[in-house]
Amino acid sequence: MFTLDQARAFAAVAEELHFGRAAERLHMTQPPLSRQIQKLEKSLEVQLLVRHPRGVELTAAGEAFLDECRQVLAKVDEAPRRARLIAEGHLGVVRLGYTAASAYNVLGELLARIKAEVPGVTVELHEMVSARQLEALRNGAIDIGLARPPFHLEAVESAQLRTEALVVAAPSGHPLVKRGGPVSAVELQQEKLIMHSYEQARYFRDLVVGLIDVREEMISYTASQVLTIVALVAAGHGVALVPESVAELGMGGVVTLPLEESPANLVQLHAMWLSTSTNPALERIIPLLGR
Amino acid sequence: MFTLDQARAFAAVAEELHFGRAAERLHMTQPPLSRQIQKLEKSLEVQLLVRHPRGVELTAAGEAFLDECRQVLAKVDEAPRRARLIAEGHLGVVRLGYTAASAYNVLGELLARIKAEVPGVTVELHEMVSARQLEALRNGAIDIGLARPPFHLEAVESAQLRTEALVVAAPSGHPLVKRGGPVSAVELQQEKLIMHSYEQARYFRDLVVGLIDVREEMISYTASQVLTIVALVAAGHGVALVPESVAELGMGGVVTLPLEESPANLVQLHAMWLSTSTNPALERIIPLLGR
DNA sequence: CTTACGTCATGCACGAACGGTATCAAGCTA
DNA sequence: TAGCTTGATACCGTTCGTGCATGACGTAAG
Repeated sequence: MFTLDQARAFAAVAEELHFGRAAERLHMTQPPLSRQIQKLEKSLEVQLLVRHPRGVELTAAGEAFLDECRQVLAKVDEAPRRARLIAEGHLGVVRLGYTAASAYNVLGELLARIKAEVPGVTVELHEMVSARQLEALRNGAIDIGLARPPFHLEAVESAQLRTEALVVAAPSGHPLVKRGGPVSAVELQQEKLIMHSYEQARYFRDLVVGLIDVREEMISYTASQVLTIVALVAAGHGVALVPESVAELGMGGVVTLPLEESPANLVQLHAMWLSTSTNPALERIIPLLGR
Repeated sequence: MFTLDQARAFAAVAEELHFGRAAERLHMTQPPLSRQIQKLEKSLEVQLLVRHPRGVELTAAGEAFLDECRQVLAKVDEAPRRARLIAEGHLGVVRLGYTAASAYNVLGELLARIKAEVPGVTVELHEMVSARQLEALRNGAIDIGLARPPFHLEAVESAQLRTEALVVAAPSGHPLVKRGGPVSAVELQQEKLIMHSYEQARYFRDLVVGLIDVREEMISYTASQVLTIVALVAAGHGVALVPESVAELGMGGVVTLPLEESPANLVQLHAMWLSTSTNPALERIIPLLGR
């Protein structure tokens, strides 16, 4: 086996083809350099260079070994730099969980900001509902999640990314659309309703139930994904209450109308992460969350 | 900058996640190991692992650095082995020059034998006429050549690979072919002759001139490549004198007939190389030339 | 709460290895 | 043949890595 110093010494000699000049380049004197090369050749049991009265010449093995040395030395030079970049969060991977529906409008902007501010950080995208994000956060499968409250977990920190109102989504030809203007909760009592699933979309369901009096016979279908719900509205199966950002999706055949009873900040989207995280890249991402 | 010992030490600790066991694996005691890791972290200015009361844990930078260490160590382990193989000629490149025509029948067999005996040696093929092979040998562009004598160069060693007779190549429908049997030099006086070029195929031209009396008006065309000459014969432009191994090429439309005046060992093919060569792979090839 | 154990860090002393200076041997050049 | 240039060798001082003994700290058991 050989040492990196020997590799550097050999590379210098092989490039200068002259012990004296190589020693100068290495900031040392010629005799110890000669000894290092001898020791290297002895440990390899291979003659790397032939000494001539006028400088030295590489053997075939020496040529190949020089190549290997350069590769190793290049790697050794870069490794500390890489390690530093990773430690400072300028380089690395952040695994991000997001909910299909609500993240559509903030995710793109967030990714663009990360790309611009810390281009060395790769974001791994993992689509999952809020509950599964908490689970993934807990067992270390993701570093950060874009989800909706509540977050019942130790050491979870979060930042509110966006608030919006719930609006009424109705098919283009619907009477409420023709009439136009805000809709009241009472008016919806007459409508067929596409409802959020109790298990998979608990957050939205609770919001809807808090705003209007949902009777069992009003519900035409139940779905968990906002996109599915909007598609069912477009197909004429009823109306639904969805975040107003759904309008930005530009789904054909669906129109959104304000709901009188919904506060503007009813639906919340948070970023959440573990304060105990040891991923330095995450530290770089968190400051980019606020606006 | 760090040392290979530090890299090995870190790899052991990172894999064992325990200083004591890592030290044992490294055949050393724990205190100096701890110090080496500290020194490593200090030189990198990066914390690679976090010490817990029950063993240690890798940081993100530590994970990445472990990966780099493994790559470097693997390369460092293999480099000496490679160097040894190259020095012994079991691994390497031999640049081989060959003449297009005459090498066709020995080249394949030679390459097969090399592949079988020293599979680590790659043969680079360079097609060139004998004169250019000598030149290439002299300036180090090839290591060995398959050529025809004479070799006017210092320090050239050679081995005869094959001898053969010159034969008459004639178009299938030619009267000599219909008659069959050996042809005499006198008979050829009546024929149109495809002749070897004076500059590019001096060896063959001299042989032909030594066997038959070539008059200027007999020559229909002049060419340097045996393949070209045979093609001209096939096209009915005349007859030619070519090595008998041309028959093995199986060119359509051409028949070869013995020439009475040609000794069986008239045409010689040699392998030639510099005795001053420093290519160990060449030393492995040379013993394979005989037979 | 205290004690015992296990973990990694530190202090100290020894020895191997590295680098520097002085010098040598060999080969080419004038 | 004398002088220069090349790499190799001899000797010595210093550095650095290693092992032993011990310390600091946190956890687990009594």
